Amino acid sequence: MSTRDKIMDVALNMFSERGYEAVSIRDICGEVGIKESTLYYHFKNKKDILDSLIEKFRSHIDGLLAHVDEITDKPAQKKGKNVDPSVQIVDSYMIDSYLFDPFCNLMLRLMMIEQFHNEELRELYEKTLFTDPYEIQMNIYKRLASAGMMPEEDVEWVVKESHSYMTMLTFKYLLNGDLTDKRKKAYCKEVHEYMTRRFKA
Amino acid sequence: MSTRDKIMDVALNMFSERGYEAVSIRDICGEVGIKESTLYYHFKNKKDILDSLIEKFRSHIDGLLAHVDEITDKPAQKKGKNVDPSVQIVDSYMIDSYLFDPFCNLMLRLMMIEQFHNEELRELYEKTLFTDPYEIQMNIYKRLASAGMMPEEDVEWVVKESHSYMTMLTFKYLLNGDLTDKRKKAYCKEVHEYMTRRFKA
Amino acid sequence: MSTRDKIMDVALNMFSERGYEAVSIRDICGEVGIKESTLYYHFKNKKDILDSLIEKFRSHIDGLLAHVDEITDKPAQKKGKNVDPSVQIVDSYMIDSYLFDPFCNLMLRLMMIEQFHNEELRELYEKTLFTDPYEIQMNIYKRLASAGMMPEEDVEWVVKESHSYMTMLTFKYLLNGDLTDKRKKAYCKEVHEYMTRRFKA
Amino acid sequence: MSTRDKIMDVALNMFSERGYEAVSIRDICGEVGIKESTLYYHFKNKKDILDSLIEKFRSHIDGLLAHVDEITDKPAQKKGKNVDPSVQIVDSYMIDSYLFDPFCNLMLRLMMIEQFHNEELRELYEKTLFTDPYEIQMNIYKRLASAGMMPEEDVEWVVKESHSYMTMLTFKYLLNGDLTDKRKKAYCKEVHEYMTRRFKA
DNA sequence: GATGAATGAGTGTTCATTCAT
DNA sequence: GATGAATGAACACTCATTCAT
Repeated sequence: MSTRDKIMDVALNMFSERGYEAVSIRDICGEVGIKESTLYYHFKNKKDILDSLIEKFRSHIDGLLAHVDEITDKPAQKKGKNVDPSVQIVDSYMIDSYLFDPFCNLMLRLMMIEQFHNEELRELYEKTLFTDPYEIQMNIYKRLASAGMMPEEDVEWVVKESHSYMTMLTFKYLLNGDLTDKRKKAYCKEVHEYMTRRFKA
Repeated sequence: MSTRDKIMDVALNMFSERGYEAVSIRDICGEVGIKESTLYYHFKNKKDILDSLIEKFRSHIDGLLAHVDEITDKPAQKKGKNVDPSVQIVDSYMIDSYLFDPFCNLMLRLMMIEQFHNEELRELYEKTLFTDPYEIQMNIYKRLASAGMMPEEDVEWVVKESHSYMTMLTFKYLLNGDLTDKRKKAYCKEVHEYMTRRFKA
Repeated sequence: MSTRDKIMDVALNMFSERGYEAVSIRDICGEVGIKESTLYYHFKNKKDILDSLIEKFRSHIDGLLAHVDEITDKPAQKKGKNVDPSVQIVDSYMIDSYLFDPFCNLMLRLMMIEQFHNEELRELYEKTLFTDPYEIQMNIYKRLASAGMMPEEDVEWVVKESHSYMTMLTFKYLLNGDLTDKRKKAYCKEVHEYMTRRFKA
Repeated sequence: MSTRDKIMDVALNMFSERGYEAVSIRDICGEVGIKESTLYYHFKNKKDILDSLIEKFRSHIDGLLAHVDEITDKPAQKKGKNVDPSVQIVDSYMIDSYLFDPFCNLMLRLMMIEQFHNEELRELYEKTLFTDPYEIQMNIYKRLASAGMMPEEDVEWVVKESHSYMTMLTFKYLLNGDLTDKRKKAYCKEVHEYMTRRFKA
């Protein structure tokens, strides 16, 4: 791991816990094991670390979204009496590569903290936690409807409900305190309960 | 408004936007219009301001909860074909006196920011945003069920769904960027839509 | 004890331990149990407390010196084979009313600390620890010599030796750490040993 | 002279005159000619400056004591009718390298000021001004006695008297006001008078 | 006699940053 | 790639003091 990557890693860990301003260059360098002056070889200034993290996150989620589109673009299929599994596939993919992914999770926390006074991060926060997930779900369920697997008029509320449920669980378990295994399991359990109840009907 | 109150007011506004650490005593005093030394006549130190805010919030929500209990304790009644209105009464009370209340809303933002490195605030955050609202809703719907107004076995999921819906909307509209009238209205609209849909059935 | 006296008492205790500058008005008032503003009813400013202490000390030692002169002025007398006891009388008087006296002892400590940057206190320090005691002893022994109780030419060195001995013991035991009973006793023991040895010859 | 050394030098001069607490970081930096922030590159905090001075003093006097031991360990010799000169050698060495040495003299003053509220410095003060000098003298005179140059039973009182005399002179001339040439000369004169009188007999 | 409220100057210390090496 | 040395601005906080009540 390069020094630059180490700095970004340590910085994100600290920013996401204490907030950008409350973390000092000293703190970061102390943890990385370099002198403060060295950091300025790798980054223009403190803001540059944050910007690099944001940039990394943007391209990361762009990759995720592209991958999700790929899955979702395939036409829906009824397999026996089971509903098309793309819902679960996408959901579990988003959980593993997004909500549970250390980098993404810490970025979400950072955005949660900074959004109140940083419009750029506020927009990213709104997009990644509310707009995009809603749209993803909507695409999937619309496809299911157009494949005749559910009534067109149910789509809106099904999506709204499932999205609100997932969102609440995300805040409750994944963006609350440390991301421990215990919290991850509790999250998975509630998601599973919700899914079984919904698809039983 | 006493100097002490002005300090707390200004401090909360700043803390809830930029985080406790990122706000300086100078910032607060500049806004209040006093010298830094004067602040130390009213508060032992910076932490003391935060503690006083937390204390004020605790007693504030204690009052709210007591009031909600009072409303909820009355037996449920069917009025004509309408569902018992205590749901709406409590909901609108919580919205006005809690989510829309400037002091509470800012405290929620502060807790959202600080919870990642302050266990005391994390617990308060979890309690006030997840545990307490869930419990309040549960009490109401249980009462409705025991009054024969809904099947006992529906209670859990009705509560879970409505709670998750309200929680998501709170994060999406009330704890995201500034609390503008626009966001308040958007929040109200979505709450209303959800309610009509739910109680139409 | 009046508030003014309490302030002086507390101030001296603190000044003599930590030095004038290192003690704050807050420290003194905290210990006395008054508000800082109250202190300014009793003293013009911080310096005024120190000046009052010095003034009190000056008149205190003026009284001591007058009393010693009174004793010393009486003509020396041979009583049997014993040497005139005025030496011991004066010595023990000086020990009780000066070196062991809480007020004087603390003032000596204060002067010891402040003399390096306060010429007024430096002069008082030199006078009360070196000049005056030497002179007192000299007066006594001269009187003894003129009464034929010791050779005139021995006086100078007897005084020099006894004075240096007493001075060293004062610094070693009475102006070193807290003035505990243990240190007082060690001081008395060494004084006594010195005296017996000297007057045995 | 490195910046670090300059800081220690200036700090000692100021500490020994006004006491540790009464000297500000600003005072020191102003005199050294650096910004306050620069000082913190060289020292962890204010206390660290004091600790470094104490450490330097400790190793300094360790060197002195080792050197004195070296001289004292050689067997005493009668040279013609003169007394063994090791007394004078050691005395003059101690005067030059300890009492008159600017660093040591200022450290003694600092210890004199701080001993009343700093137990570490109190112990060092007692050791360097009372215990060690007494022991050094005792070693020398014991050696003289065992070389038959003075009666064994005289040793204790000879040492006590000479030590008390030297100590008193140290406080009177070398630890009183500025260490001027005038005071140094007065000190030397009185030491010389004492020595001639003592070794004449 | 005593206090509540305020202040300007000063305290020790940390901040992000620069630059020659 | 990395560091030693430096800096001006800011940090939380304390200082002695004032003054109306």
